Amino acid sequence: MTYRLTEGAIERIVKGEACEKPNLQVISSKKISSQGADRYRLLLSDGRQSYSHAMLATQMNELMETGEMDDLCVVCVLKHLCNTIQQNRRVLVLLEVQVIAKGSVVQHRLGNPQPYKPGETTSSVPVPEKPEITTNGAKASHQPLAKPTPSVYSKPNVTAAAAATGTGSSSYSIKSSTPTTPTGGRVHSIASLTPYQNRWRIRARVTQKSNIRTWSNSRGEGRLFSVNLVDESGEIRATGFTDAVEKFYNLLEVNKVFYISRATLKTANKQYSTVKNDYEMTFNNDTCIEPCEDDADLPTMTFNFVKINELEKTQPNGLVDVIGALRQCGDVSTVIGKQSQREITKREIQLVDQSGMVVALTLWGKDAENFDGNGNPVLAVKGARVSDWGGRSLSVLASSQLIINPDIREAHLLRGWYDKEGSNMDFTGFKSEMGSGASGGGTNWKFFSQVKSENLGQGDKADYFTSKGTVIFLRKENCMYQACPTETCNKKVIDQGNGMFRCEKCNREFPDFKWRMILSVNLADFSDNQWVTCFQESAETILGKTAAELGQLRDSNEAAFDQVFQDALFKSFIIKLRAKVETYNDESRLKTVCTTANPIDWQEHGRRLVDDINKMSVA
DNA sequence: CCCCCCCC
Repeated sequence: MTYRLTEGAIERIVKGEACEKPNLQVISSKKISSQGADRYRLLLSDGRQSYSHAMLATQMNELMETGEMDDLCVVCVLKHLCNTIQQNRRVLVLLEVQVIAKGSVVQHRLGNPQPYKPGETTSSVPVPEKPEITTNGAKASHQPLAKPTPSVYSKPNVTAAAAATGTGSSSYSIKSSTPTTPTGGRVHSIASLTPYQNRWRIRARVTQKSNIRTWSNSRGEGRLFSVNLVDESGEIRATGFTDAVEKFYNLLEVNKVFYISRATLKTANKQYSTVKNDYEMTFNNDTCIEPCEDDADLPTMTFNFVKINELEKTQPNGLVDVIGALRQCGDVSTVIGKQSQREITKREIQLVDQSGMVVALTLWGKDAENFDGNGNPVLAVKGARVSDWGGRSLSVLASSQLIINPDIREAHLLRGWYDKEGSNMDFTGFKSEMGSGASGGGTNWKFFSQVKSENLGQGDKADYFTSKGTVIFLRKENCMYQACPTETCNKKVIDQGNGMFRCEKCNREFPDFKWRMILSVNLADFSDNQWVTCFQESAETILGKTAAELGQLRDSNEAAFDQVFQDALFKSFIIKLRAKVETYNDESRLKTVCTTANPIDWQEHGRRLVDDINKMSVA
């Protein structure tokens, strides 16, 4: 059996000429992972020429994964597109293919294909390890102009429209025609943008603009900001880095409308935004942004609200848009940030909606201080962070948009509902799962065997649980250190040898220090044992001595110091633990930290055991 | 190229 390839197809496609359903051979493929998404780069042949700047659209990945498409297979390319990436490099994307013959059947390279060298770029651009199309984060899950219709978008100028007519959000289908602007250029809809388009221009309203932030990490440092852009077809998030901050930050005013062209498109990471678009825009050196005065027809704001009872289905740590009536407003309090060690103000409030459920929402900083809950306002939050604390709870981030009593349909409905019946209703809260920490009363008891069997600490978030443990081993080496005497700073100091101790964090020298403890303890119960790290207070409880006393003994009486550790052995405690996998130098290990250690109240412990036994008995 | 957003 012979297989016919469409000789010359590669050259025609790359030159942008028509080429209907060519037959090509996949000589080899390479899996490339980018941003968690797999893509396949292909070396294609038409029998005469081969081409390595080729990708399989991700919706076709299954063909590779099932082995349907294998090396040396012959495919008929039903749909393809070809894009210029950077200067002259053309990337061929196979959008739809049909396998004509599997490579395992074909078994050899057809013809004698020579690498195709486009005339314009003969100065052989080196083939990159990773084609640029993936550094764009390109994810060819859609053909250009064929994105699915978004389910619901707020009506253009939803504020006025909803209030005046009482009509609600309505579905918008994406216009495939592209209107022409007075200045002549075609205007594309936001929903039609993909990384595969070279030339486009949108007309969009800025609905949200971040502050300028700086970042610094191993990949570099710089400044950035982002905006949300909206037109009648949809929305997209755009980010400007360093140079683009200077160029565009002041220009892009919230609520104003702009023509934007020649920005980079890449796959959006949904984890960080509720903007309803598979792609995200990055302003680059080429990007052109011009103000547009005629803006009447563009929407002002879009939400994709999740009902409170649906929060359970959302991913913890993700972002959501929510709207609810204020049920309860807590007072402002302060907490010390674990990382920053800075004092932060917070306020916890409760939101309810027609679903009959209540959820806690935490406000921070100025949002917390300035919040006024009088009259039980309706609150809409775009981009609230979901936490699994207490089943589900929410947090307003700096990047979130909090709108009190927004003039939109959902808010008016909530207002009417709350005043009529919501204010007198009982609401259901989220049930904190038995495994995931607990705000809702009950202690989350675990045996040490369950740390492994239930993979505690293996998730994105730490697991909090309580155990009864008996000390079976203590590491007394390096269990204490000389720390900065400043109250809030516990950083290790450097002995200057002249009676002074230097704290790098405070950038100061002190004539004294305080003792701090980091004690590794192996605790056991009937089921297993567990190494845990105890800091100051819990270490002092377990050893029955203060850090200061112990530091004194360490330097004056080694035998007495050792005896403290001997005496602590085989004592039992009720300990609260926080388990989380942490990665150092590419090595992940479970870190289990004791947050509090308490001596056992044997009466209470006995009662609990009796309860547990009773629960085991079969009726 | 960010994506940290705090506490129980």
